[in-house]
Amino acid sequence: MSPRRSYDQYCSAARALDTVGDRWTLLIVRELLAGPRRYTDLHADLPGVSTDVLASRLKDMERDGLTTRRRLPPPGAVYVYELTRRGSELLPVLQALGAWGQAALGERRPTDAVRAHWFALPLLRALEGVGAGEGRGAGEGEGGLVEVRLEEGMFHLQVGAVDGPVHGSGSVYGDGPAPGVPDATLVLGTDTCTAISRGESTVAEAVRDGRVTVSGHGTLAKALREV
Amino acid sequence: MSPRRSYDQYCSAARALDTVGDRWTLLIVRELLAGPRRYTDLHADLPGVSTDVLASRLKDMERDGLTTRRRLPPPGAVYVYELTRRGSELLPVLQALGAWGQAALGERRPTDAVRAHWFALPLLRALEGVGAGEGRGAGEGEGGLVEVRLEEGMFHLQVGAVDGPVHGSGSVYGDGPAPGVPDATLVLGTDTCTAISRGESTVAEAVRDGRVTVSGHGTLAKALREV
DNA sequence: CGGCATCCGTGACGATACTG
DNA sequence: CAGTATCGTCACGGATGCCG
Repeated sequence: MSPRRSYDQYCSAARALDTVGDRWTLLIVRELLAGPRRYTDLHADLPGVSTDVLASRLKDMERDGLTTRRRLPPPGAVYVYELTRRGSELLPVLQALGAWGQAALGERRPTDAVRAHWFALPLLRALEGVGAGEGRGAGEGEGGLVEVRLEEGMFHLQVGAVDGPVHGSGSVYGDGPAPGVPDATLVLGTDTCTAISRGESTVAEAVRDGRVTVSGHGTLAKALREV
Repeated sequence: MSPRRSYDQYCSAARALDTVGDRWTLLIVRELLAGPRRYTDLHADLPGVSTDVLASRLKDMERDGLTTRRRLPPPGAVYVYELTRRGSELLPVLQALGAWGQAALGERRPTDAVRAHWFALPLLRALEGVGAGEGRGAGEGEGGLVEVRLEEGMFHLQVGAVDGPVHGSGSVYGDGPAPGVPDATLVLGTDTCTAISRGESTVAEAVRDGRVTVSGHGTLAKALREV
């Protein structure tokens, strides 16, 4: 039962909000865009959500076709939640929200939690803007697997996976090293990552300044070096 | 005060949800994208919202810089609410939500309310896809003022006003006839409008079938006739 | 009459404790 | 580890009243 209260409006935006308009739902999607996760991990990366609300949302989301619950093969037969394709198609919604909220991000408040993979969404947006600079029109830009290394940890992105997630589930980014040989590897500091997230700096600028070190042989790595 | 409960996460999407994640807020934005409106009109077009919640949201939104309250010049000196530029920049969020929710729109339920201008958002999306068919790359498509006539009433669209709203406030569509000579006029039935909103039919198809009649001399009108 | 403020019942939410 | 159970609080929806 999504919001037991539907807006009861014949409008696709209102229908979307009937499904994902509840508190925490879109943030759970943000977490699951990083790949399959366990209940406890979700609870740890969503500080403030109570256990019953998280359980309730996960049930609603499964019922609404956004997620599936799956038992990992033994050993360590635990349950993981992962997005369905339908669920991963919420990426543009989170991108639009992130783009709008970027202007209000400001400084980090002492009460604000941070996770390394929360930078994945803004970085993904920043990197998908790289190929769109010149001609090529509706062009794909340069896609590929990108590994990002921060002090706090690393994560990886699947650039250009807008509606064709690559590795199995609907994940377009994930914690930890890239599952394979990355087409590009980015090394940068938290402050630089923050500046890019806030839109104060572009990736190209940061590469030029040496605040981002690019390695790798993919077309995106080359494009980033050839500012 | 927006959701008195902030997510307290240093993430731009979470920040956006701190501001617009409350119940009804984004639907109020959808209404105000049609131009300045009075309290009573908002209440009439948002069936189900209680008076105090609507008043509270409007205060929060003004406080957060999404809307302004303005007194119309006499006679008829009433207060109207209108979007600030910041508020109108939520259009991409509503577009993304609408695009996603379109798959779940389905048939109209007996409990569903409908308003003619709720078709403006999906039609706007459909029309902005017209120019992107062929080359031209990041091209502007064909913009212009479009008047849409349904049985239930007419409304008008400002196609291509993504981040440059044209007439004064941040409205990108509005009730009633176009405020000026439209570059194109579309006449169509509710069922056709519904089919386009649900993504079952494109505008081009509907024009070809004769379910949409196009008049006007703008580039968009020509593009629609030259399927 | 339009534009809210007040009151009240219900349900959603957040924190903590507890269980298979 | 993965939730369920309990409980206090607050947000929401509906109705009604006030005030210009």
